[in-house]
Amino acid sequence: MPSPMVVPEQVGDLDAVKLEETLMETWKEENTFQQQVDSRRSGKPFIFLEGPPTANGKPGIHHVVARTYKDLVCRWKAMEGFLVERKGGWDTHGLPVEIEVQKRLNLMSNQDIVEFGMEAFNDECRNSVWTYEDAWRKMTERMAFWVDLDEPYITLHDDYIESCWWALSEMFNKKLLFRGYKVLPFCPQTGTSYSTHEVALGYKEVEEPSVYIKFKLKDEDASILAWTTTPWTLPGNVGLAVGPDVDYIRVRINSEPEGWDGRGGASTGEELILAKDLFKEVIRHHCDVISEMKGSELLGMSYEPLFPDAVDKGDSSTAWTILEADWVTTSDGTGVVHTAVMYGEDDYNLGMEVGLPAEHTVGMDGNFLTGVHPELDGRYVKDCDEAIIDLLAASGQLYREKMYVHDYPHCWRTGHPLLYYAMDSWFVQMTAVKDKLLEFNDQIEWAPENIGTGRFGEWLRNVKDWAISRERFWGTPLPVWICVDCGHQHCIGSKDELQKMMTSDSMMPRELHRPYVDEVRLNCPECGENMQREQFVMDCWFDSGCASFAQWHHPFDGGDAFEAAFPVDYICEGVDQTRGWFYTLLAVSTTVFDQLCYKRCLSLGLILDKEGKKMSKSKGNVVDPWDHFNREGADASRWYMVSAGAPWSPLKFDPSGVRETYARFFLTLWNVYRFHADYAALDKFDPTASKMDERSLLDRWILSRTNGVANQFHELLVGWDIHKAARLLEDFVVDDLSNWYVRRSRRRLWDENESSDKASCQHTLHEVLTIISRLVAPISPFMVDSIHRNLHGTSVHLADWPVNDSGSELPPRDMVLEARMDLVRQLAEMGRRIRVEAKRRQRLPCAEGWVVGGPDLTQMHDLLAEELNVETISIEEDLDRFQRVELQPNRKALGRKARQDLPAVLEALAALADHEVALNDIKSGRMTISGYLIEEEDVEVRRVERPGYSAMTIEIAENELSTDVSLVLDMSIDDALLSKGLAREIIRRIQSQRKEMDLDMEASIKLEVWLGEECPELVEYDWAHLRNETRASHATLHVGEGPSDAIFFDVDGANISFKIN
RNA sequence: GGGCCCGUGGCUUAGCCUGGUUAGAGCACCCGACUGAUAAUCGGGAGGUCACCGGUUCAAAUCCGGUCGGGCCCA
Repeated sequence: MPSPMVVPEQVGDLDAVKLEETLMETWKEENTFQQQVDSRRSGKPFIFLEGPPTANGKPGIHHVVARTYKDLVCRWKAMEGFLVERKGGWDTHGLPVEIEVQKRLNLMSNQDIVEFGMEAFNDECRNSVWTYEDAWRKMTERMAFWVDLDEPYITLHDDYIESCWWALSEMFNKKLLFRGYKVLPFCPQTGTSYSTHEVALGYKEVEEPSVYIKFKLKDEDASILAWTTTPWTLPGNVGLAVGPDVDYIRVRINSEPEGWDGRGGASTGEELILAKDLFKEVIRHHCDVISEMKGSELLGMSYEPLFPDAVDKGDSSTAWTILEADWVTTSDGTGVVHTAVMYGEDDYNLGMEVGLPAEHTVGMDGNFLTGVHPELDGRYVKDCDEAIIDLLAASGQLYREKMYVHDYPHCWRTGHPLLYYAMDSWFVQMTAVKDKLLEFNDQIEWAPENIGTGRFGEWLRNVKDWAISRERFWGTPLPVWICVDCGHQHCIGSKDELQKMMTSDSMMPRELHRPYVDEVRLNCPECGENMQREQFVMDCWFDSGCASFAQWHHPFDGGDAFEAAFPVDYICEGVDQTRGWFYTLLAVSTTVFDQLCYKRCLSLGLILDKEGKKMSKSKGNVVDPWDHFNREGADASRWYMVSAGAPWSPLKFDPSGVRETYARFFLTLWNVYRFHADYAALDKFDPTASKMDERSLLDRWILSRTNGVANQFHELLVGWDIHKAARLLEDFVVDDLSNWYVRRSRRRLWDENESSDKASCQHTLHEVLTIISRLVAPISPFMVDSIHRNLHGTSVHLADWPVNDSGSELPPRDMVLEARMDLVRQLAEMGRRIRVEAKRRQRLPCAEGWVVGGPDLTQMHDLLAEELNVETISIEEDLDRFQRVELQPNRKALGRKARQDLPAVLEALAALADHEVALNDIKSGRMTISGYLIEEEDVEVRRVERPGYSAMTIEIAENELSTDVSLVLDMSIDDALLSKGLAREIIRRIQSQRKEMDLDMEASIKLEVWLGEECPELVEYDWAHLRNETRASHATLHVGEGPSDAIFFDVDGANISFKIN
């Protein structure tokens, strides 16, 4: 790790917010982001594609989460040496933008917009898109998402639109684009169709007439019964759908019913067909069942049209026949579904499948078309329910009418019921490339995997043709022109082409938006007549689906930028984008390039509030990211979000979790750093000059652990287990580095003289902090940059990733040492527990301790002795001096052997009187229980301390075998120990007094101590130690009671007092 | 209605793929210790029908089926 000589500066208390804000300035001045990109120019590219947000909404915490995952992968890859360019993007078209403007300007209908002026309206839309751009910029900068917002791609730019046009023309040329119908909820009053989101706004419970209609079969003396809640669709009826496996019955009316409500009825002898399960609910007459049949037996039968003049049969062979549909159920109705092709989605799909005539009986104004029926022509459909029922009753085709209560969607603006209506629409024939989509999907690395196989794969297996046109104003105009004379269709793929084909009296549009583009006419290449544009805009998902190439203005501009950046390596968005952006990217790349679009996709879970509820403005549970940016900082916010759970799990955002992350991880790391930096500054530590002989065991241990953690961290990132990586590193910093290494090393740096040991500690901290800084940097980029700059003089974001194939960046690994240190730490914990159980004060030393069993820890005995306040630690080999043997059953082994007899065997084992003898029997193969030979592998041997000893035993794994290690402490007390303990008690009190007096760490004091009569003797050696520890330049020791202004306390009943000057 | 994900002490979670000691941790709480060691640390305590029901098995938090609840996407 070569670096110029940099002497760290002293650092003060942590003020995370100030630190981050200062660094933001530094990054801006240095242009650190650009430096990071530029420094990797020679590297292999790693392509990231930013999913463009819409700036007409305020950024929320969920955007911060998504941007954190985008950012951390990019930063990590850049540190690994890849060239990672990050172009920002803005999504600027679409219905939400229009609705926002419509609400503001109170424009209720498409007609209102036209009257307001399309040009003015689109200007409003264009402006509204940037309402929150500044908020987005500020958030992006504050959270340290490094992305180029100065040259972003913007979907409303002509260049971007031109690329979209090109893509669509490619599809057109491949004959993948066609005009058809799409059934949508439609409001005739406003002239608008609605998205599901808008439909959800307007559900109302209504009571409406529903009718059972008799459809007279042509070749049978019987009628088939169907049911509908929308009588106005009946003139459009062209088919009846039955379930092929549903049971139907044919019944004959044999007598009148007892009572009858409303119109309709049937005469004796009439025969009716309907689903068997619904017979009782529907039929009011007394009947004889004539026969039963499956739906499949009814298929193909013809029936008389209800309104013979309403629809022209054309060349359809299936009109007015019985058809098969697997979605027919017997949950309500008659098990026979009336099918009006233009007024229901299922109806339309079925109609296209079997070739029913697709003809409207209703106009866009919601009124019946002329020629449907003299009584209905020109009337608003919802006003015709009564008239239609009367007509059917009069012709004997009505069986029953019944009022029906249900939730039905209404226009959220006008309150009128929406009509499901087949709208003119342009489609991309995705069904033609389904196999390709599935093939490419298999090549994408999904995180989590189940998105690819599950949600996304499922969607692709059921792929439908993509309706890409919208009858709207603000969007990429559909570049399809149709000849007014011969009907020839042409799709424009560039501005040049537009210019070449336009009529001499047309002007090049000032921008590629409505209304300018609408005015352009083309010369028809077939007949020479004028061509007119189809007045649609495109689905805004088409825009963003083109992002991978349109961001470079491919194929018109950008040179090799596109070729080098396709397919992209990494995209990352919320799971709600599965059928959105994830799909449209693949849909476009498959149809245009016959390639996949992205190689890796991280699909993020939803952000919920801490109760697991969705965050929404109305619930008031939305978390404002700035609350945390301004309190715990962006580092802690980012780290919390990443470590709280797997990226793809829903994140319950708990504000106190951010606090906890700050206190536990960042504050700890800061204090470790401060500990190093302060002494390094004091000692003018030079990391380039080695003044140490050999690293201590403790140093080699933490370096080895650092190596292990770094490698593991890296592997976890590779496997997308980012949360596990973060937790690993956090635990390492808190437990290993701070609570063990630094705690055990404090005294080493207190030494004011130059020493090899001190140098070794400083070099070690320098190295470990460097590696940690670099590992943390992608996830939380601020504090570690401050650390890295102070240690090296350079930004951590320009540094190399510490883990690489050669492993050269990392200190050596020593597994044996790690295992032993781990054991020592366990022994230290055991020792503290032993003391608590034996009620022995921590400050009263023990004369001796023994380690029994396990590996040779001689080198660490001093460390352990200091930790446990024990005079000497030694090895004892005679286990039996402290312990006895106890056998525990190995259920896994015994279960395999004894199976159902296991309980009996366990009972017998538990009842063994002498485990020592039993163990010997087992070893020599002489132990049989219930006929099963008990072998060594069937039991686990435990060593339990004999009563009367203060000892504990743990089991450790060594060389794949388990062995027991015990710690035993000598609990006896003598004068020497009492003196030492007393000294420690006094030192502790004086130190805390010094702290209270806010004395400088180096300040000397004058000290007077009075020991009461009952006090144990304080020997000179311990007194000297006391003076030294408390920095007492002058000290006097008295026997007796101290003056009233001294500080008094007592130890085991002895009075002690002291005074500091 | 279909698809996918989730359900473990008050909260956040590990473990589940590959069944086997007393379900492990952190926060919060209580008791104690320790501290020139930071908003720290250590020991102990209390707190769990592992959503529910059934199945497989000698043995289920773990595997299978179902139910309920939550969430998302699509109808």
